[in-house]
Amino acid sequence: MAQLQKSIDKRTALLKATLSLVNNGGIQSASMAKVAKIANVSPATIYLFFESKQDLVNQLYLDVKGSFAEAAFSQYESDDEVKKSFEKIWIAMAAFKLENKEEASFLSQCDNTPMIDEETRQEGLKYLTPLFDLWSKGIKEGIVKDISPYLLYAFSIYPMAFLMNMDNRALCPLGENVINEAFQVAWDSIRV
Amino acid sequence: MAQLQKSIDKRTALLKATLSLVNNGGIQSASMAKVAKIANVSPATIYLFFESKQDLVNQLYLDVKGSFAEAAFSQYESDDEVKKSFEKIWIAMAAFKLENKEEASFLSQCDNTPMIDEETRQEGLKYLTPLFDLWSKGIKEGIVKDISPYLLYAFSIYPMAFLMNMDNRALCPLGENVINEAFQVAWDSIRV
DNA sequence: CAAAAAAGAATGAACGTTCATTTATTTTAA
DNA sequence: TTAAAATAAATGAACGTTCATTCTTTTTTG
Repeated sequence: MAQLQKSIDKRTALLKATLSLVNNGGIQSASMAKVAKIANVSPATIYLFFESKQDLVNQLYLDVKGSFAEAAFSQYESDDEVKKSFEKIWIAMAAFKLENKEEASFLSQCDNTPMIDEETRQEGLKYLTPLFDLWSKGIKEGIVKDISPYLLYAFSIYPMAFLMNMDNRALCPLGENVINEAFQVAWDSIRV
Repeated sequence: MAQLQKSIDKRTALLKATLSLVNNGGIQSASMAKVAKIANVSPATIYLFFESKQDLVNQLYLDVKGSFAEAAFSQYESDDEVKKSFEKIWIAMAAFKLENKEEASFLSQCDNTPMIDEETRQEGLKYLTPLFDLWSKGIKEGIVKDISPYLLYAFSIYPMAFLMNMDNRALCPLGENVINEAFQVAWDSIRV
């Protein structure tokens, strides 16, 4: 039982080490040797938990995407209006990204590089189903533009990645007011 | 003279080889040996043109960003209305990305990974000055939202990267109608 | 024929991964 | 309950490759 916990801790430490290394120098700087050293473990031990470096990165992706989605939809209540629901989700996503900068930056690296398997990527997309359903509902009600969900995502959610990037580089600090402005822009882009 | 041309050709071949490799497997799969082989050149020859791999990637970034900007602003005429100018630029950007998929995908990898020097990144940003100036003008005229240019960029330009990514993966093919829908969304997001 | 350009071979370092052992824990037997 | 046996967990060293870069030699050119 304590043994199981120790295993979980070790896996967590390995994922955390990988996250940090990828963020600070890209996938190329996250070598198995460095990951092991940071997690205080032998390189060989990594292979007790992950079958390859690719598997390690894939699992990290699903892990992070999972906790992102959990945060995003934690406040979701199905009897809210569509706009209110969207606002709750959007703000929760922004909050997660601001509070978990490493996770956020890792996810945007994953979205734009070949570092994640296409299969794993698809798996990660499923986490966002509630949002797609909400948009469907909004379209039926005539308050969301009747266009592809990819367009809706591209213009209302994806921009967060850019803003977080600018925030990290201190080029556009994201205070509460900017976040609210940004939400307004997001909503204006998809509302009919 | 023919000598100079041969040098230029070789440099171009090296940049092109790097572009292709980075796109097909990320920066980690663009080794100097592979780049040399594809460009039909010895590894050592690369160092006659670029002082390091980092320099090679930086120069490629500026090169590609430069031709992107050139395409983006080629139709720009300063006596158009703000909305018309924005539309011309937006459509030209989209066209460039659709016609030069490798270049487009490379640029979005660069924007979200630490593979480019911060200094070089800043340099690349300068290419977009005409767009920032246009937004300034639009804000003064009261037809563009009076918010940070980073927000304007995030919601009206940055989404293209996502759409191109979806197009490349055949998840959301970008025909002319989708492009026009997308422009409408972009404009709705930033117009007052 | 001299000088510049390019080539290929060679460099040590670092890569992902595996291996033979050692260390720690659990089970068995007395 | 304890000592021995068996199993599981974890290790550091080492594998063959590949890395970015440099060095020496050959080829090309004016």
